[in-house]
Amino acid sequence: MSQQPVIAVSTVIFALRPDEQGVRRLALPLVRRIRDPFNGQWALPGGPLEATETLVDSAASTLRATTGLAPAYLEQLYAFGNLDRSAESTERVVSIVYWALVGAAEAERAIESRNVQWFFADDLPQLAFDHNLIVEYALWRLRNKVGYSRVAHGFLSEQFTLAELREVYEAILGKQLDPGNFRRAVEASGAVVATGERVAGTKHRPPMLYRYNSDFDLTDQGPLAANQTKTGAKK
Amino acid sequence: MSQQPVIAVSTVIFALRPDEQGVRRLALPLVRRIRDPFNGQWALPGGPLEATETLVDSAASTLRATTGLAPAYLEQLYAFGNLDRSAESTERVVSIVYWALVGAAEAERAIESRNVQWFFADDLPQLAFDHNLIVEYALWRLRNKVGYSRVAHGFLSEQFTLAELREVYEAILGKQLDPGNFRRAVEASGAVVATGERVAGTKHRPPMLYRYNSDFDLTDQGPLAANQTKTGAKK
DNA sequence: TACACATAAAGTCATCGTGACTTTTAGCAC
DNA sequence: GTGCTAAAAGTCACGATGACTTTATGTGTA
Repeated sequence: MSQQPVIAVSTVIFALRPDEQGVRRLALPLVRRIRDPFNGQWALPGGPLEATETLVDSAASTLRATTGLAPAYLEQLYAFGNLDRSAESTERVVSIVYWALVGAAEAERAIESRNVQWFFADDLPQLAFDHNLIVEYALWRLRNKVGYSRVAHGFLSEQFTLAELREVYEAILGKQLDPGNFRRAVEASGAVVATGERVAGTKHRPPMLYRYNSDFDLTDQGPLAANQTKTGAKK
Repeated sequence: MSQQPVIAVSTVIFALRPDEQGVRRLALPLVRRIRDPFNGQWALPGGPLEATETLVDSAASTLRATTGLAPAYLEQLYAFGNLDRSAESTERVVSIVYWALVGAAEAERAIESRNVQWFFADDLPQLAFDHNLIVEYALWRLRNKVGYSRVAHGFLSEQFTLAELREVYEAILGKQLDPGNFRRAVEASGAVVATGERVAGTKHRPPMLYRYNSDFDLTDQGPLAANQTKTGAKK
C-alpha cells in the first residue's frame, strides 16, 4: 500500500423507526458488502468521490442511490484516515463521513432488500472497517447537537405538536423529558411558532400545531453555514 | 480537471503573541506561496498527504517542517472539497484541515522568514484559496470550545495563575472577564487544582499557582478521543 | 346529558448558576 | 508604618431549571 490514498464519502443516516412495541427509536440503514475486504459484513452506505462532485453532493447521491432517500439534514461528520482502518487491504482509503436525518414519512419509502437493511442504533452488529466507531461518534454528535440546534426538525414534517417534538428529543437522548418543562423551554427559545391549528380526533384536549420559526437562526455551524448550503442539503 | 482528486492536509496554528502595546493576541503563522495558483499570496501551512502517513501525522509533520513547532493541541477541523476552491487550477484538491495550539514558550522559537510570517487573527490579509473562510471557522471552533474544554491549557505551561488563565480566555474570546466570577467558575468546575506554590516578587498579594486536573475528563471529542491520541498530539 | 378519561396547557415553588459588585488579604515599595 | 495593587473571598439580585400541581378541553361511554 504505497499508492496515492483514495477518497470515499460515506454517510450515517438516521431515522426514527418504531420497534416491535411501537416505540420510535433511532435507526440507520446499512448495506451488506459484496466484496473483500469485509465481504458479507454490514457497512455504512458510501462510495468513491467522483472527480466532479463536491463532498456533500457525493454524500447526497450515494444516499439516494442506496436507500432511495432524500435527507432533511446533511452535515459533515469527520474525515477518517488512519492507516489500519482497512485491515490488510492493498488500497488506502480516506473516508469523509457525513451524517443525515430523514423524516418519518421519507423513511417509510426507504428501499429495503437483502443487501440494504435498517438497524436500531443501540443494537448494531459488528460492522466493516471502523464503522462502529463512526456510528458511535455520529450518535454523540447528534445527541450533543439536539440541545442547541434544530436537528430535531429533520425528523418531523412541516407542522407538529409539542408532544411529537418531545418524542423526537426523547428518542435521540434516550430518556424521558418532563412535558411541562419541555414546553416552557421550547416556547421560551422562540425556535417554534404556533400555527393556530389544532389536531382533532384525539381522545383528549386537542394539541396545538407548531412549525419551526424560520427567522430564528442559531448559528449551527458558524462561518460554514453559507458554504454548506449548496445542494438540496437544507440546514 | 477530471482526474482523481488529491488530498492535502493543512493546519491553522494558533498562538498568543504580544502586539506593539504588549497585549497578547491570537496570531497564526502563514506561508507565502511560491507557485501558481495564488503565487505570492499567503496561505495556511500544509502539503499533500503522504501514502504512509495518518491525517494527524501529516498535520503534525508539515507543522514542524514549516514553523519548527510542536503543538500542545491538535484536532481535526473540517474537510473542504468544493469544486471552485482552487479557482481555475487543473488539479482538484480536497483539503483536510487541522487546527493546533502552541504554547507561548514554543511560539517564541518559531521560525520566521521571508516566506513564513505570523499574522494577528483579527487582521489577516487576503489569503489563497478559501483559506480566509477556513481561518474564520477555526476561530469560531476555538471560541466555542474554550467554554467547555481545556483548550486554554494549550497556551499555558504546566503551572499557571488564574490571572494567566483568564488572560488566555480573554485573548480567545476578545473580551474582558470579571476576575472574581472567573475564579469562581474555574474552581467550581474542578478542571484545575492548586499546587500550593505561590508566585513571589509581584507588587501585590502573591497569586497561587494551579495546574490542570488530569483525572478530570470532559469529553471533548466524544468517542473519537481514543482514536485521536496517536502521535505527539496531546489532548 | 352527564361523567370518566387522557393529555394539553398553565401555573407554582425551591434551588442553582451567573453577572455585577464590595470587602478583605498579603506582599512590596517608599 | 503607610499606601499601592491585585488576589481572594464574599454579597446580592435575577433568571433558568427540575419537580410538581392545577386547570382546560376534547372524545368515549353510561
